[in-house]
Amino acid sequence: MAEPHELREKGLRLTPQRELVLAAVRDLGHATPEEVAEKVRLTHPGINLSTVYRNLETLENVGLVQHTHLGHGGATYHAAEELTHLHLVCSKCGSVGDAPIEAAANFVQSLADDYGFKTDVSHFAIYGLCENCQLPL
Amino acid sequence: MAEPHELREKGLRLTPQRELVLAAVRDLGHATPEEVAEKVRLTHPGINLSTVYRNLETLENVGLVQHTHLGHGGATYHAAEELTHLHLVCSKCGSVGDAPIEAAANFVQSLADDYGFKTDVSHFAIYGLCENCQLPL
DNA sequence: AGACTAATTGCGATGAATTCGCAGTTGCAC
DNA sequence: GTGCAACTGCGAATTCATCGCAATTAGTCT
Ligand SMILES: [Mn+2]
Ligand SMILES: [Mn+2]
Ligand SMILES: [Zn+2]
Ligand SMILES: [Zn+2]
Repeated sequence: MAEPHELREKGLRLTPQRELVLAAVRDLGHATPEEVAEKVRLTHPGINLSTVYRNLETLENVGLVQHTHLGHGGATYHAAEELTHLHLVCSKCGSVGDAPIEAAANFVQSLADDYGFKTDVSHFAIYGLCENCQLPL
Repeated sequence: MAEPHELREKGLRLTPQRELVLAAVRDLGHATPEEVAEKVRLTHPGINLSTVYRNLETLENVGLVQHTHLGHGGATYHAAEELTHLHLVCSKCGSVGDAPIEAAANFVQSLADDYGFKTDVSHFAIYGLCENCQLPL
């Protein structure tokens, strides 16, 4: 009675590529599909970029990973269990700071109360200037 | 002593294309570069898409327009003077609602106090579910 | 274990969005 | 009016993501 693998539990086939993509997302914290592919290639050099894209989508469909938008370009991926923070992205230096999601609790609540809008604060980054970049030069 | 045109005041050359791009952004409210080009072509059919891109960038550099990210894809442009609202984007139906920027004032203040982060709440949309899409089906 | 079937993969082609290089044109300072 | 740098049109190039398809493979059922 071996425990079923977490991917099997979600109804997904267990392929080395899929496991490696999930492991890479978990290891990397935030990662673009390119970065995930690079990481996976350390142990599985032949993996194709489209396989990475397809697995990220599949893993997102079953709730194991999620994407966010940290910058002007493409998405970055997180392990779902780790997506419990806000991203504070600096428009000048590009740094990505974290803040607990509770920092937005009142804001989220007031959007719900006043506009009936149920906010997902993690999907887009919070954009602005980090502390360093506000300093006079 | 004619008043200098607003574009000249910013140190920009006054070309028909540039004026039309700015006018289109102002007329359209939110617009993608494609949409701006379409609008401009109503009166200036020959305008090239790369000219639109270049002018949007130039106009943004002098502060007359600004871009925001409303969805997973590319940017949309606003006249700068009009960018005084939040965008509430529904992940399900795609609707874009507005909310006054003051709705985020407390949130912005607390990010400044607690993290030294100076937030630009309009650059990314606020993502979530609109009132309609929360209704049970 | 062996066979079957549908899901998954690799790969190259394709598509969409944006940027670039350059030759020709044009705004504007003189 | 002249001259020059800024700007434009145009086609090519980039970048990022998706697609089609034939070959492979995971999981199921004898
Ligand atoms: Mn942006
Ligand atoms: Mn998204
Ligand atoms: Zn910074
Ligand atoms: Zn909706």
